[in-house]
Amino acid sequence: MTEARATDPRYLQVARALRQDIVDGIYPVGSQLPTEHALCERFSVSRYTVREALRRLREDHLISSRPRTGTLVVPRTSTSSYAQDVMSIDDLMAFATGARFAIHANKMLTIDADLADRTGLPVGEEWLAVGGFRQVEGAPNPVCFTEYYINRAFAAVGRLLQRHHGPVFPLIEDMFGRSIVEVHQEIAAVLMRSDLAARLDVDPGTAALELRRTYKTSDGEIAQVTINTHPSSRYRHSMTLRRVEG
Amino acid sequence: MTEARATDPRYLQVARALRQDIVDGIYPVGSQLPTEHALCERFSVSRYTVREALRRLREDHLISSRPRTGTLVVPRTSTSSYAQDVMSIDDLMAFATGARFAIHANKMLTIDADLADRTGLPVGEEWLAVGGFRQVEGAPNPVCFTEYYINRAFAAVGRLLQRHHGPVFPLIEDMFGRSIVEVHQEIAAVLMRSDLAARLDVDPGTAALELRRTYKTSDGEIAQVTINTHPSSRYRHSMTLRRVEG
DNA sequence: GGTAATTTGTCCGTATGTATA
DNA sequence: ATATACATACGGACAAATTAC
Repeated sequence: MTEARATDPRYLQVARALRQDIVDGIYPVGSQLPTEHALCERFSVSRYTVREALRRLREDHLISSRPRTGTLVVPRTSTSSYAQDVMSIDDLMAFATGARFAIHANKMLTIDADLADRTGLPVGEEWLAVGGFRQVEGAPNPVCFTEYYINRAFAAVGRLLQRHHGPVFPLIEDMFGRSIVEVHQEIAAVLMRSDLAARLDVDPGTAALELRRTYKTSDGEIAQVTINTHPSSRYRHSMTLRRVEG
Repeated sequence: MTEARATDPRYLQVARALRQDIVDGIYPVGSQLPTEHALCERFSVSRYTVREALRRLREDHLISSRPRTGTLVVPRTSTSSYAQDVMSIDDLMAFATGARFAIHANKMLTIDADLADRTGLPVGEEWLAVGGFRQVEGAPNPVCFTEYYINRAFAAVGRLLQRHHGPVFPLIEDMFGRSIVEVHQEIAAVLMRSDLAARLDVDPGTAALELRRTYKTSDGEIAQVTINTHPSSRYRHSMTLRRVEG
């Protein structure tokens, strides 16, 4: 049960009791809740306490109060309007902060079948490819291997990457004035490639997390594709979704 | 404009004035706001009115109050102004739709050190554990192994799981009237456990994607933890983030 | 290191406003 | 017109715990 801890403030105890009554159908959806005055008497508390309790239930969208008409038990919102969730971009770039990027390769190349499969880009197109290991200050080994594939229209940012910290797409936005409006992310579990295993100092055949992000401009054009390969021992992808008003 | 309509309630006028002072730097980020008592005197209103005003500013994450230490002006989270990203809950539950859940185990258990590590729950607590394989119509093999760990306060939903399709947390919301307001998700790459490998019909030692989701109520209480283990060959985690106005 | 002042959180009783049924 | 019921508002009080002395 939802224990009613005696130590909890009164308004929480009242909120709990009313919540229970609502889910038990004592106050069915669509019905009026008793007036605040009546609830004061029932729980032997002041109007302040009742109103704090009702405020909690309102925040949970269990009830809806309107002046002079009373307080209504409302149906739970349907799944469609159910939830919009926000993820902070911090999560998206968390791994990048404070990490140094040691460039390993930086050249134009043509997408072949293998790369097309890994990046989702069309075979035959020319893209700027930049690869390197991401190093955290003080740590002995790189945290991940990163590949950037940058649309040739924005290839000029390639020269800036050496001195740049953090995510690359703001560079594109600054240099070309094109906004990145959509990021598509795919995460897969793979086995560590043997050539990377050595450089990352893990055993080949261990698990690795492969993150692929595709950055699209408002035109729907793909500006950049990034692939990060993390040894599973050093990385968990983490994010928090919070429900916002709908 | 933020016109101070004389008809507005006093607490809104106070909130507006304080908001203006904060953006004007009169109360810089990191500084203490005057005490509630001081604000009562400044605006010649009661403490009730000041507290209602501060409540509005808190809801906007402009300030943060802590008992006995006062009220602090907090920095606007870079994330909220920078980019907020929307992910539909469809993505979150996409995997579940159309899949049948074959329950394999359903019992109360005590969290031991190993489970604590895997779930993030405290050692020693009792949780309802439900495990099973998720099966898609027509496919020969299960798509993943799913473990639910459900707060004993909500363990009553366990009986409904047999006949239930789709995500579990709406059940909790309906039965107990508690909203899930936050979902934390962690994704890691692991090697397939041998006992699961047989049931999922993949080789042991292949890569697997482990998704852990923690569902929190508005009280900050953890209602449920879900762990999904997907063979890498059958699953990529995919989502799209769209930038919205800050 | 104990003590007093401070500050938010909680709670009460009371009163007025306001628009509806 | 009147009673109703939520919204707003005041003043007073104690609790708990951090902070300063």
